[in-house]
Amino acid sequence: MTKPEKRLRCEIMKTNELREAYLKFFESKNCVRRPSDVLVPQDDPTVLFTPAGMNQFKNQFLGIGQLDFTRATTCQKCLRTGDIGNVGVTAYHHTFFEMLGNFSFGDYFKREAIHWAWEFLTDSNWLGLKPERLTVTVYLDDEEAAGIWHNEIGLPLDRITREDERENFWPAEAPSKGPDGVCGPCSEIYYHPPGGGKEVEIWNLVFTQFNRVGDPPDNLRPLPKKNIDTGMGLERTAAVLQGVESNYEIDILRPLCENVGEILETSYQFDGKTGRAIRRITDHARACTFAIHEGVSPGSKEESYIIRLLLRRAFLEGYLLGQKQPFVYQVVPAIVDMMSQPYPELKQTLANVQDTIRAEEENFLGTIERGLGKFEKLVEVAKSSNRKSLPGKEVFDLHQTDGFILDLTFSLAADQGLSIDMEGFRAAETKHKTDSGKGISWGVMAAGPLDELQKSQGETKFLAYEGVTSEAVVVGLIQNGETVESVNHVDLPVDVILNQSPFYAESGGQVGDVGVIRSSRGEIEILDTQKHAGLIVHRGRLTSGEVHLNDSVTAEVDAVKRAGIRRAHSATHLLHHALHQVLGEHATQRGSKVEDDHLRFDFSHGAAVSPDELLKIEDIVNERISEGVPVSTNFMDLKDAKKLGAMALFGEKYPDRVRVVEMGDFSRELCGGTHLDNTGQVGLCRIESEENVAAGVRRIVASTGKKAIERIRNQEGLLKEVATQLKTPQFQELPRKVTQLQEELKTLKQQLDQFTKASVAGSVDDMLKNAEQVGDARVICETLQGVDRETLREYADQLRKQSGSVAILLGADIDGKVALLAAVSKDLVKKGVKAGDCIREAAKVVGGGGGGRPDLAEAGGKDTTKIVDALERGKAVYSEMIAKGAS
RNA sequence: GGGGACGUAGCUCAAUUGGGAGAGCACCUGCUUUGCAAGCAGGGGGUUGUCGGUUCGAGCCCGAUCGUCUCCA
Repeated sequence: MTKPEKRLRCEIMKTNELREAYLKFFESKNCVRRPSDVLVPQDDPTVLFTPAGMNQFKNQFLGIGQLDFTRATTCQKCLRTGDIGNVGVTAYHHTFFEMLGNFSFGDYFKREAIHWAWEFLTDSNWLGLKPERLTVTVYLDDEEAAGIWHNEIGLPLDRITREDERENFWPAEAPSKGPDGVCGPCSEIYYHPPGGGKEVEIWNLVFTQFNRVGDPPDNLRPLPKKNIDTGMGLERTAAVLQGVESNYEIDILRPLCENVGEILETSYQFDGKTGRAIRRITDHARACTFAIHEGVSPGSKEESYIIRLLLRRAFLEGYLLGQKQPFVYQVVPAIVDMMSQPYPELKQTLANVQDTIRAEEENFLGTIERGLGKFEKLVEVAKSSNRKSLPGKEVFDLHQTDGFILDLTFSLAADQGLSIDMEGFRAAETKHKTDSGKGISWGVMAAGPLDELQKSQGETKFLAYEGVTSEAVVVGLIQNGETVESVNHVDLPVDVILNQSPFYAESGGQVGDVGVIRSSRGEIEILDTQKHAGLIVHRGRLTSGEVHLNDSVTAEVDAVKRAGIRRAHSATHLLHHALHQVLGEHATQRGSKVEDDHLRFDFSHGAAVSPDELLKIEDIVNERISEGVPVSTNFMDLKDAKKLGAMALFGEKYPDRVRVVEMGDFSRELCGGTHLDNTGQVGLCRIESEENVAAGVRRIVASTGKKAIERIRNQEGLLKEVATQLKTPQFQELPRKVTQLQEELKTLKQQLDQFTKASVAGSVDDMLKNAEQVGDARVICETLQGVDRETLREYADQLRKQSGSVAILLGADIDGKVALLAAVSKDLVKKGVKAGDCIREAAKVVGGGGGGRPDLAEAGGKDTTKIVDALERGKAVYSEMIAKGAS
């Protein structure tokens, strides 16, 4: 048993020392020290970010999955945004924080959990906190916990408080409100600082001992194996040990606040005017650094959106303090420096994290600028109508369509001496929330039929590396979310679980296999394969006969598609290698999708990949293919693989034993996918496109093997078709031919235009001569042949130019429909002669409608035989209007 | 997953009720001038993202689709 050297009382424990001491202490209690889980859990659809230390052990708490150990201790990176409004305001709120935890899976229980917590907190070899500064809470009727605290620890009764299910149950209010599943009472430990400051909760011990089934009463059933889940806030406890009032004053956060202060050219004071803003920036920047390190870029979906929000809020705090340029990215080096002792890997992505943050800041500045125009219009309207506040509906509109965060609008409006109609804003917000759909509610920890199967049958034996077919036994059938004994309805979807399977379940970007499962009496077509807690789930539909539980079957993967997937997957590794060669080491994988001879690869890179670079990348990939180097796979310890320099993804969780895929001496990656034996089998790899997917992330789409060839053929086919149509059999002549045709077309259009004008000019004189004199004005009503609407306008223009006071109405038959156009010279318009009024009357005659401006109007109709009548009617209207205007 | 907005010249944007597709900047030519955003005159540049519908007529209205931005979960 190892203990840290006894510290002198006056020495203050550093945060890094606290983290280490905690893990060491629980190692001394035979807990296995596990690394922090990733911040963005891959296999947990119920959360966007890891919210607590126990998250990575959910399955163990449910009794699913094999265990190498029954006691564990961790320091877990966590991210929560529920209380984001309090960040920087209160002493203890963060979005990103670390949680120290110790866990028991059916091993030790309340007695040990309580005793050890007390020992760690008060023993002078560990934290050495004064016992009289600590109080605890327990759940109302948890006599067991209260007894241990009072009788065994010796805590006086007046320092043990009983709290209800809202405070001291996990999940909160679970007994009465649910959800169903694993739950239990908890006991919290509070520290009371000297000097009478507010007490702070530093440790929560959760005793998960029940399974909730339905509503009360009698809905809490004891679990056969009881668990312990405890969480101690690292930053809070460090603040206690360091005797400071706020988490933001501890040794790993205070320097960051000061750094932010320097960047904003103001000095950071805890109680200063800018203190709150700086703490927020510090917190959000820290959260974003970790998340982006793991590959989450700011975006508009899910966790990406949360990161965008955090980043924008951080930036906005600075913006409102007068910092109008990107600055949050400048905080990153100090953050990485502060956090690199426990998380040295942060250094490797520093540059990329900075680039990504900077890009997002610039992006947001653009958004602000765009919205500013709209905002100014709102201000103008409000001021001109003598209002003191901006309408809430409009402000919300600015928020939801232009990303103008309320704080920003608020501050800008205040500069103009305006407030915001908050009632209207809230109303619009509520409406938007209902419009965009109700939230999905999911159980925190409830086991489904798959989990039951996993418990009773264990994991599916995985045979995908060995081949594409195997004998197997049906151990589970699930239809409509329930286990069934057999399936016999052809075409209905069904999930099949086998004792062993050659099907590869979707993972690591590689799609699930498709194929068929056959028994002597039925057949199921498998359309997709997924993984669930060690089970391989074959998702398909019954195509014939029936299939029963315990049937012997042959599982057969579609070998042609599998071969295409192997080509695409090996090509993905070649592409990764080529990207490093051409763009640099920073161009690391951020995600991928590997399908049948088709692949999508996302990677870090700040700018668009130039066409030249793309060619180089494609060349390198195909060189490696033509070299035909062997591909080998080996299992080894994660530590050894990392020593060998195998490429791993940040934000990806790896088991202790990993599979390493090597190609020649140039590529070595941690990968569980199915690969070729030799790179030459890829055949051919063609890059199809390169695009931007998120800030700092580019995507390359490529095809391999048969699809690469298909694609080339298709494009060639298109070229041939175009060449035939253009009568230019030589492909290289095509661009010239197209240019030539375009110019010809342009010249012809211009010529036609000139001819039209000339011919119009020629007939205008005649039309003027035929004009009818009405008072001082002339009225011209004529039918034209073989003209279009454009030409009608040309006539009207020329007639108006060459005549003084004139009212014109022209009619023509265009494509079997009537087209009418009326025009009136300006002086007549002033006298009340309106083209629009005339044409509406005329249009009625030909069974149509129309309108326009007083000086020019257009109309149409259907009855071409009545054009002359329409013109007559128009002439009458004109005459009437002119007469009225003259009087 | 869902809601909202936008898409017009190389760029930034305008176009009243559905009625002639425009401005500024940039570009080209000519003249003037040769010192810090030069001036003047002239000119080129458009399938209004794409497809369909309504209408005599659609940049504008309706539907679909693609793309961009944005909000909610």
